[in-house]
Amino acid sequence: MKRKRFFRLYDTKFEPYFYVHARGAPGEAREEAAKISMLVNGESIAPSRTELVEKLLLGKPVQLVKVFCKHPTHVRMLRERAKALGTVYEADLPFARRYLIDKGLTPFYSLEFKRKGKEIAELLSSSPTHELKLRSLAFDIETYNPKGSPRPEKDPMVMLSYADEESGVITYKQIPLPFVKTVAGEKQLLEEFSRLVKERDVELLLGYNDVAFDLPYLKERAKATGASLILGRDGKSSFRTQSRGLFSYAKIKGRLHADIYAVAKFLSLIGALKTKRITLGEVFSEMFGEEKKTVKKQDIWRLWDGGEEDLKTLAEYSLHDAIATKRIADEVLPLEFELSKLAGASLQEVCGATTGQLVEMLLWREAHNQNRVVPNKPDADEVRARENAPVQGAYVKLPEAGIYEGLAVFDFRGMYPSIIISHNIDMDTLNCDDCTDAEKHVSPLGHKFCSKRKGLIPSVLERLIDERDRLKKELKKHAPDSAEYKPLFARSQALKILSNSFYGFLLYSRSRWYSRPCGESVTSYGRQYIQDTIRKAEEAGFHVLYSDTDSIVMQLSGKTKEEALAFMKAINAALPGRMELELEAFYPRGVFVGKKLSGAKAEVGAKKKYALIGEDGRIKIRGFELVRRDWSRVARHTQQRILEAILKEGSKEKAAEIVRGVIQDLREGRVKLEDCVIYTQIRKSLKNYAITSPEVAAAQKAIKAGIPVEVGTLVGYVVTKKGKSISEKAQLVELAEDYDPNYYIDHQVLPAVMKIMKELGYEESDLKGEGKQSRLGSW
DNA sequence: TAATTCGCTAGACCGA
DNA sequence: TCGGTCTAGCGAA
Repeated sequence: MKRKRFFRLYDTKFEPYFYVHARGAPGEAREEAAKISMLVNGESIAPSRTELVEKLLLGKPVQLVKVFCKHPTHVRMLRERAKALGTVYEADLPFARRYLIDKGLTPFYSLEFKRKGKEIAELLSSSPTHELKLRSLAFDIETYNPKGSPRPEKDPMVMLSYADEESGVITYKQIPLPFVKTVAGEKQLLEEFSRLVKERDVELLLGYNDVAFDLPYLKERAKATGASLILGRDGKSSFRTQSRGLFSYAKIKGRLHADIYAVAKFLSLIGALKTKRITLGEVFSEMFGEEKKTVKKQDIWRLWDGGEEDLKTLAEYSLHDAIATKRIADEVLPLEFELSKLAGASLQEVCGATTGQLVEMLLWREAHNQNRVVPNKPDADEVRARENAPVQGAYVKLPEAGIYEGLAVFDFRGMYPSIIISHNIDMDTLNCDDCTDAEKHVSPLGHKFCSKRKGLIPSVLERLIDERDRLKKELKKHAPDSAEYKPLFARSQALKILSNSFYGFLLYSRSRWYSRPCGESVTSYGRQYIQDTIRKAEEAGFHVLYSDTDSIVMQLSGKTKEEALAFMKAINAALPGRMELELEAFYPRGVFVGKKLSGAKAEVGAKKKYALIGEDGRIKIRGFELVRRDWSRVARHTQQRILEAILKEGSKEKAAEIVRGVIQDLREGRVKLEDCVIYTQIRKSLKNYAITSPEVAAAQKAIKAGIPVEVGTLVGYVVTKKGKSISEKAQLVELAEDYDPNYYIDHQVLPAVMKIMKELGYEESDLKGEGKQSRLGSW
């Protein structure tokens, strides 16, 4: 039997609908609903039929009127009239997803069905596809912009590069390189691309920021040159963009599309990608440790106007952009395929969707399967009320500054998800009628959750976590570089991302499943578990140095590792449900530092700031300046070196020498300018800042010099010698001619380093080489 | 127009 | 010129 992967099918029997929870008697409301009608452009619009159905609303069965519509667009119109009868539900779900949910269909699953002509007669089964190999093509364009910013209606496109197994460049100048194909002109270039997409029968088109740039540019140029740009499999359409909040995605008929920039942005948001900027070059070198060929955007037109060597440079650069996009895509798309399967939404919807959106997509599907009504989105007043009522979060124990030896770190595995599952925390199980008060789970704040009937969120979370546990076992059977490993790992990652997002979703002000009692119950249970564990550790004779949310750092205090593990076992024996304390690792040595003092207060320890060295010599660093991008490299690097000297070698003298050396280098101008750059993001419009901070001042000067700074720009600035305040001295690195050594000594290196050196008995003057190097007690 | 709270730190700003 | 307060960004979990 021949299997077709693309098939146009119709299901004309499926009707769009929404629900009404009537204020009055459901039977009467049904009759009223049937009579709804409105006139739109001379056409009378009315429900096709109505039904009474029983669904669960907040966990309790209710009778709802199900209003069927003749056309998807009628849902939006008729729901407004239906509001007179009661509360309208599920009237804001995109029709395509409504269909997938109701039919139990999932993207990337294979499907068996019976058909009559082009009509679906019967859906038989659907199952996950294993090896999913799509014919993909990455592309990138170069444009001729002598005036700086691109003007798509005027500035032509000069090159288009593409990459899959083979890669190449299409252009309209002769360039003697084997991968370059030369056509007659820009019009022919566009048509050659259309032909390429068709000929290769591309199933998945890939770009980097192409939804915002390349695709619209192609369309504009097709219009300007009279070229026909055909990307769709129907042989006539190009593409459409669908806007979704701040983001947009592209739809190409019969082909999938993924904007890898959106994927990179998502990965950056959840912390899986740690580049300063989300440019193709930075993402590429972060992932593969190789540099990408680069050409400055403003130089492209000059290279195009230049000689043969310039053209070669441009073509190579262009080619490499397409190849880089393809390689990044190969790396990140397995995760997106899994997210698409889990959330039950198309690849283009899922690429770049936030965790909140993914959770909502998944819950909507599961709510349907459990016959629950999906709650509505909150209105603006409700959103504001929620934002103004934050809940108490996690407990963080104050550490005492010092250098310690013989440490053990334990943490609760997936603490918040485990709490939600173990205590059945859900808006539907809150104050239920299914069990007695004595049987209920009672949170430390007194909220009561059902112990008999599982809620929507706990049931979904449990399924995700069970599957992830199974996958983790499965993963151990395969080598990390084997073909089997990659998709399994991607699925495990997708499950982790989703399950860690549920707690946030409970307290997210625009969430359909927002519940303050649920959210604050989760954190209150969390505080209770961790504080109980700390108390029991102390009772068992360990000294707990520090704790944050779900983890504790304790000193063995003369006890053995085995005794520490026995303690863990005892804790676990008393924990309910899925709650579990795990050993993170043993650490021979660790540093906790003091907080910066304000005024003459006594020294206190700093939370969220420590460094531990593992038995394997690896250092775990949290919160220090060296992990922060808004500190200069000279400060970060110096801090790192002294931490290593202290933790690895236990040598305070070496640490002191390092600091003295760097200070000398700064004084004598041996530190490179690029090591003095401080990166800070401009997060709002410049005029909205109440305070002119250094990065804002640098941005203002940059704009005057003709360098654009938009919202979201990461400004790299240097504190120069010229000016009085720091803001006056701050200049964009591109505009900076020198740096102020005193600033980098007193405001960067020393503050970063002194927090640690103080624990070793050093004073600032000991390192600046001014004062006496005295009274250095031993430790 | 799409997850949370807790916490540290800087530099500007402001009043005495 | 000082010390306190405020704004803002980024990181931990």
